[in-house]
Amino acid sequence: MSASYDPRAFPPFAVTVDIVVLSVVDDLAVLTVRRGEQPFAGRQALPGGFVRPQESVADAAWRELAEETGLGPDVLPGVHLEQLATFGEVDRDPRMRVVSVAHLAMVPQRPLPTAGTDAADARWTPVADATGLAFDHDDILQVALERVRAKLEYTTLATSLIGPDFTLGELQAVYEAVWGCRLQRANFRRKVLATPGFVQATDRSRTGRQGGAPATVYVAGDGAALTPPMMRP
Amino acid sequence: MSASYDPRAFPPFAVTVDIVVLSVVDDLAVLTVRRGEQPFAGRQALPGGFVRPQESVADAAWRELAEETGLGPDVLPGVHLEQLATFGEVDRDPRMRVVSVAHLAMVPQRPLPTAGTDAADARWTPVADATGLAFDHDDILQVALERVRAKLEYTTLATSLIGPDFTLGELQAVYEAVWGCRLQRANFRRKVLATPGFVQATDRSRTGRQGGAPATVYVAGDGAALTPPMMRP
DNA sequence: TGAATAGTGTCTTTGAGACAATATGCC
DNA sequence: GGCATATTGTCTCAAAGACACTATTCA
Repeated sequence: MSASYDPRAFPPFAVTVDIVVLSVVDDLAVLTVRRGEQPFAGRQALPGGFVRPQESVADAAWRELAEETGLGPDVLPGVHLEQLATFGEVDRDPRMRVVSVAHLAMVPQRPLPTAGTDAADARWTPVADATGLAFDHDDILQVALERVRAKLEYTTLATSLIGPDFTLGELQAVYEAVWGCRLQRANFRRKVLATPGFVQATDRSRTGRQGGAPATVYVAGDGAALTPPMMRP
Repeated sequence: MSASYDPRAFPPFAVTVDIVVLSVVDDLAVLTVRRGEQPFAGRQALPGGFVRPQESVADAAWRELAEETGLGPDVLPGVHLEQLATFGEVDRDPRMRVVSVAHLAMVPQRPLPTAGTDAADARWTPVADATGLAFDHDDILQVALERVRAKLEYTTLATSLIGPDFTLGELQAVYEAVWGCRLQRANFRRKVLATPGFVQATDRSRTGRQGGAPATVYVAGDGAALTPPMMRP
């Protein structure tokens, strides 16, 4: 630490949180909001906001997630939210010095934008189309995508992108949407079912959109790790 | 983003970088500095300091690393430095609101503390003894240790903890020091040598401290990934 | 000579990749 | 019936785990 510690000696940094909220229905999609003011007015941006003086960075991320997604307190506790990385380039915001702590959230469904709330101008953008975002949010999104792709390899977090219940075919579709490649059914099933705590079978079955045999319905298990990992092809 | 963006509307956050500098000679050790002032005067702490207004967070980490380790510009470019996580609890510093971006550095040797510089009161502490650090630095260290243990599984970064050249026995000792367990020699050799770009053999050999056959000397290769990973037992 | 280390070989087991075969549903 | 999906089985191959054996150096 420096010898001087007078708060006034240090010009103010603003600290913000930005959140990459991901979900899968058909494609992998990210929640974006339309900016109404300069700079980058009219452009899409990641949801985020300032950390308040009496609020931890983690609390700020949860608050912004609740405000921007419109998710209620019933489903929020089951949402996965983790810190991603901090972006601290000097000129990343043209107005002042802003350091942003980026977060990654994985939600099990796509909540509908709710009129009259902050989420009113939020929308889901397929990640393939999410370019030209405001500030350095393109960079943040790329870091988030690499993180989630890697995490599906060694954790059971794919279950947090769908749900609350799902078939193994739907779970495989999540992997294929995130990784952008096809997987072999039989090997995927073998790996998932052999991993303790990944999924838990129910006594229900379900038939998909285009027919086919009814598939067993599963819910997420209580396991978190996937050892050995399931590697991307 | 909030509707108001007046810098004066936001109480000042201080932004710091703290660095977990790790190295291995016999044990895994972390560089700590003794605090001379309140709070936590006399306690050991991680090296760190304020991010300057015209300096990116990454630049601040490199500057602090250079100042605190005394490493010269000849070896610094070869040092591994990466962002670890950001610690933003409200009361982590009793004096004012400080958000710290923690970093992880892996240096190939233990540079000697240099009198007359910031590094004068720096010292290497075996990680097993590094408890009771100032602020939330115990937590930061634990996150760093888990990160480096995981990274040895799927990257070739172990070579950045020794060097510039080494035998396979010494490389194995790095893994054993970081993971805290013994590995089987034959299997370790097979994995390292089968991984493209992990190590590169030289035409030299070297004999260890307690005799034994002379071992081939290697240098780090140009590969970064280790696929499939080498799993901890 | 004995202890310690380096290097090589091999047997076994685990798990992933690829693919086939059968069953069950919707249209 | 035709198509799509689910479920199970099997063969093969790559890689890790465990362990044995030999060679070389220092004390």
